[in-house]
Amino acid sequence: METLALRRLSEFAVPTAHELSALEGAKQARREFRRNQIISRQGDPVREVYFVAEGWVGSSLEVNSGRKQLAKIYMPGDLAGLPNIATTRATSSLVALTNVTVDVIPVKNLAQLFEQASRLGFMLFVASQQERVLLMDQLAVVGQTSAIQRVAAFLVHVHRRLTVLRPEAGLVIDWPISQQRVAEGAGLTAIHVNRTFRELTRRGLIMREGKKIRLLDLAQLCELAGLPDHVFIRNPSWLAGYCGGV
Amino acid sequence: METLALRRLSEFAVPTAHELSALEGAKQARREFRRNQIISRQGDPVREVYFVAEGWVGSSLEVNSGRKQLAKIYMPGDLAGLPNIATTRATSSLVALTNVTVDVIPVKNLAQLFEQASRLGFMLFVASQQERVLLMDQLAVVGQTSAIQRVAAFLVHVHRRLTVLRPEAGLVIDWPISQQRVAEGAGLTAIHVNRTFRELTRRGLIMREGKKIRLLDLAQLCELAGLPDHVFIRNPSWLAGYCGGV
DNA sequence: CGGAAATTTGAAATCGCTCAATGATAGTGG
DNA sequence: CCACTATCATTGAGCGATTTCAAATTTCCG
Repeated sequence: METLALRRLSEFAVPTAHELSALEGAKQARREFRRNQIISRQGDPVREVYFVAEGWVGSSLEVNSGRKQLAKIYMPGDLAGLPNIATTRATSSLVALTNVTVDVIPVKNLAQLFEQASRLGFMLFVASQQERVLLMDQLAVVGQTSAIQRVAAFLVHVHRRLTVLRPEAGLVIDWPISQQRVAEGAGLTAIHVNRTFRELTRRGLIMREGKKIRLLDLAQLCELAGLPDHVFIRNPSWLAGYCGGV
Repeated sequence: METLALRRLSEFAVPTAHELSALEGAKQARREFRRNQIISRQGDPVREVYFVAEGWVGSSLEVNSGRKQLAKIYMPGDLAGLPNIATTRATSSLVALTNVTVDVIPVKNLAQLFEQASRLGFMLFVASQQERVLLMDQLAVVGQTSAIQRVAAFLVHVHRRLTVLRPEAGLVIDWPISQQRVAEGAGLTAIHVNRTFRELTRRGLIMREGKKIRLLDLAQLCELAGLPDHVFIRNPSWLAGYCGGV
């Protein structure tokens, strides 16, 4: 669904035709990955980033104890692997959480993108600040809350992201994420995630239906998660005044 | 020490005179804060970011349980509060960890900065990716490691940051951070941080000397922390080809 | 249908938290 | 200069949330 990706892209400000074509021009090749395949590996030299066209991509860091932290779920329209460009070797691995399609963007095209469409560059800059906000939120959840709050926050977060892509999605989430991966995201063990899911079910907050999860009481889940529901800026006045690239 | 700030700024690529003056032009006013004063508050509308000229600034998120997460320590040369520009209301508070001096940069000047010195804009973009890397590291530490590893990681992190500012700093760190704040950063309680400091001391890894901490065995601390020592890019080839703003 | 991956369950151990109190240090005002 | 106060550091005892280990069961995929 190319349309999903576009919907995400326009979240902050609608890109112009010129900006879209600059983005298209930066793409080098389309690549497909099967669920659980590694797209790029922690420690490898960084040459490219990936525009997610379809599917979910996870960003995962391994610490020397061998345990992994899932730091981010990239969805259609996201630019995956951007943080890696800051270091000589990739700080995180990218893994396909579902079957995915990505467009490869070489790092050097990225710099050109900033020249050719500098307003788009500034939009990417702001989007990166958005990502920092989400990371800080996740850090606060993992660092300061209980297991049940962390799992609730994980569910609420994914639901909110999906709602941006498909406002009509509703309360039933297609859930391709194993409990092991939820554990990696929430800083828990898979076993405890399992017990926590059951507790959420027992409390009547969620219902699991095969590979879907139904959120039975979103308000209470949000309350439990304690995540502020940020209002990301849209068409800010200081961007309107920005005259580059159009 | 204005020089400290400049050293941090030049870490990634040396700014031109034009870029420096554009940055100066973006600054609106200088402000001073005493230790523990709030510079800007979570939930308030966002109008400005802060260039740290001197001292340490903490970025802190409060979750609804009332507990706080210290997400970042800004040091001289850092742009504090940048993530807040992505949302209508500040997602985190900025607090003076020491007495600090900051230069206020209104958000709208920031967009102008991208126009006037677009190479500098791209440098800020890459610096933001660096911040994402550091945040993901912290998340991995908090999510996946034990208390002693987290505190070791905190120490190693601060030491590395200081070494960028003053390569000659050595192994004795001026330590203005209370154990309560370390706890907020590491996702622990202050009491447990205290016990963990004592354990690190017992193992001969650190020594506390009043308001300083001496790292007795940096290699073993790093090993314990398990944090990869990233090599951040310097003067990347794809920036050299970047022709904007000079 | 077979085998691997994911989920579920139980029992025991442990790491870090809570509660409660004491001691040290630094800043403030008289 | 000293008393006063607030903040920060330290210590002990007991508890509880989460982990670990071990194993059974279910689901998924070829």
